[in-house]
Amino acid sequence: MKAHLTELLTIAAKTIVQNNGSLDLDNLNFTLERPKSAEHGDFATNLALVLAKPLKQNPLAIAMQIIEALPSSDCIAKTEIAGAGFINFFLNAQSQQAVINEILATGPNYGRNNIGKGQKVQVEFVSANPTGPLHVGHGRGAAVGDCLARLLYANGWNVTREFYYNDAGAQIDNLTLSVVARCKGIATDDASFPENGYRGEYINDIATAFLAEETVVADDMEVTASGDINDLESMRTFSVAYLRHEQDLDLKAFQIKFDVFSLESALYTEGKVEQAVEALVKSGHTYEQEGALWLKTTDFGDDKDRVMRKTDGGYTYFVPDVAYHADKWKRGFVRVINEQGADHHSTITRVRAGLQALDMSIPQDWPDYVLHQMVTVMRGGEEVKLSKRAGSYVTLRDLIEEVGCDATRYFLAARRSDSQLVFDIDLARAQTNDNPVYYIQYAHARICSVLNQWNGDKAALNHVDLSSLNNAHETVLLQRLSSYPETVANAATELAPHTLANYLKDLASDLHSYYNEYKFLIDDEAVKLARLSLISATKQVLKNGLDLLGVSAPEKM
RNA sequence: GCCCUCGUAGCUCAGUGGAUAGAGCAUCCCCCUCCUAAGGGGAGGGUCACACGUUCGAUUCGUGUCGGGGGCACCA
Repeated sequence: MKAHLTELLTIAAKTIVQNNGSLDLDNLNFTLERPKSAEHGDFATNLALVLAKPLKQNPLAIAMQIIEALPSSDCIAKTEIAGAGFINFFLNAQSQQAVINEILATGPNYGRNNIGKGQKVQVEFVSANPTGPLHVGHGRGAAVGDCLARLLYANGWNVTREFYYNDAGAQIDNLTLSVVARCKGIATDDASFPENGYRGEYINDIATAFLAEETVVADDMEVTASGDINDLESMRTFSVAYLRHEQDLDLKAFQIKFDVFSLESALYTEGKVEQAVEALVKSGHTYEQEGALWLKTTDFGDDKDRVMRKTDGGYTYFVPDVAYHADKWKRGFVRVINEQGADHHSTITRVRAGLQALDMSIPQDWPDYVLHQMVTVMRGGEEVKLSKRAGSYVTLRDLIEEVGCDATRYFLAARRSDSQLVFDIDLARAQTNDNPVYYIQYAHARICSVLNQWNGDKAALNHVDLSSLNNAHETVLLQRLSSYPETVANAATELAPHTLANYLKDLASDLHSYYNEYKFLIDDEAVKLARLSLISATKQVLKNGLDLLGVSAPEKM
């Protein structure tokens, strides 16, 4: 429909321009949008406003000429000029109602498209260090990342979800030393406890399990503790496996599944870090200074050069990161989206610089990044800072256990990721209309309830006379339903899952208003079937949208 | 000091180069003999942080100032 109207407008614009001398039409950036208010029709264009300047004419006069020159169309019931020179289009009722049949015919596929053309995209998210349970910040990354993955899939991309473990750095040493200290019975507030050690209760659990020579399984690995306090290597591998197992449980509770888990340690053992370093040296973008090896990241927009290999021979953290991303490129991902906390934003320039230095024909702005800001958790009007298990932060699992998976996912994905987020536990727990999750789910459940009470042939709803659907509530609902595919497409191209959450809230609101104003199970058979058909389509779109958020769509509440 | 990001109603947040800047909560007033009131309708509440610029038009874009957060190590 949008393409159809755009074509009509382009034809009209050409006619007008010919009447007014020559003008470059290709650079004309007019928009055709859905107006905020239903009073302004189904679509509105600013074409006349855009043409005003080059044609040196009053926008209103141009708008009249455009309407004059507009080819006739069966879909358009009315056009009007409004405001400063907008042209509003009102579709005829039949064109508006047609979306119902489209939704009922395509079902779960309504809203999907093939923009991605089956190309490979990787979404890397969570990527927590195996040094503790996942906290609420990881939860935000998990909710946003998983929703992005679902959105990209719905847009025709071939999606891989990946989790990267930094299991090889100094933080793992800290973890190991912390467990050693606990095995020896050193208290966390004792002076001899490692200064940068981890102090959560879970360290105790690891120490106890290690001494008991337990076995832990984490996705692809199985490790049995030696129980020997002096066996640092066993302590390290056991601790990492133990915490990866914990994080697996956290992810399971959040109903998130990854396709690939990558280990930083594997980049070393497989020689990929060395390969990357050699390639960088060969590229000529490195130099030795003061006993260290430097990468000239300033060649690629960084504000200072960065050390690659320290004087002690170890690599700085971004080197394996570059090797990792070079590997992603080799694996054929034309697009990679890294979802991470905003506190890591300084890595973006370095990773991209490193990839450019490798001279592998990687685009300058590859990979994409989606950064999320901090989450603060509130309960009873006060900030919650501590968790028993982790000590210094609120764990994801605590949150899920307290407010449920659906509410947690919704709240963490429903905000722009670059805004700081306040997670109100009381609100997320509320089983009232205050809570947007229940508000949306309730709309779905209400429809299910009506359809069940009707108890007719639901499949037949795809072939009913819809001509009675023309009151204000129905018009608004039809417009909302027909804009769902654009919402899905935009949320993916903008990498902004929260826009989908907002859409669903609006759709639920439209449904509740309608529900309150009209009855569906009425004697007039034709009107009844038409209305049931409309709410049935609404139910489908609510379900499709909630699926993309990873939130359930209950039939009863 | 430099860089990134945010600043919109009392609170939590949407939104946009254009039409009267929206929603929920909170406050106040209405609506169940009726398909789930986990709902609906209405009222009040705004210098879109501030200033200057670009534009026919700026809350949106640019520059600067102020404020919150983050980043600026041979830490990760």
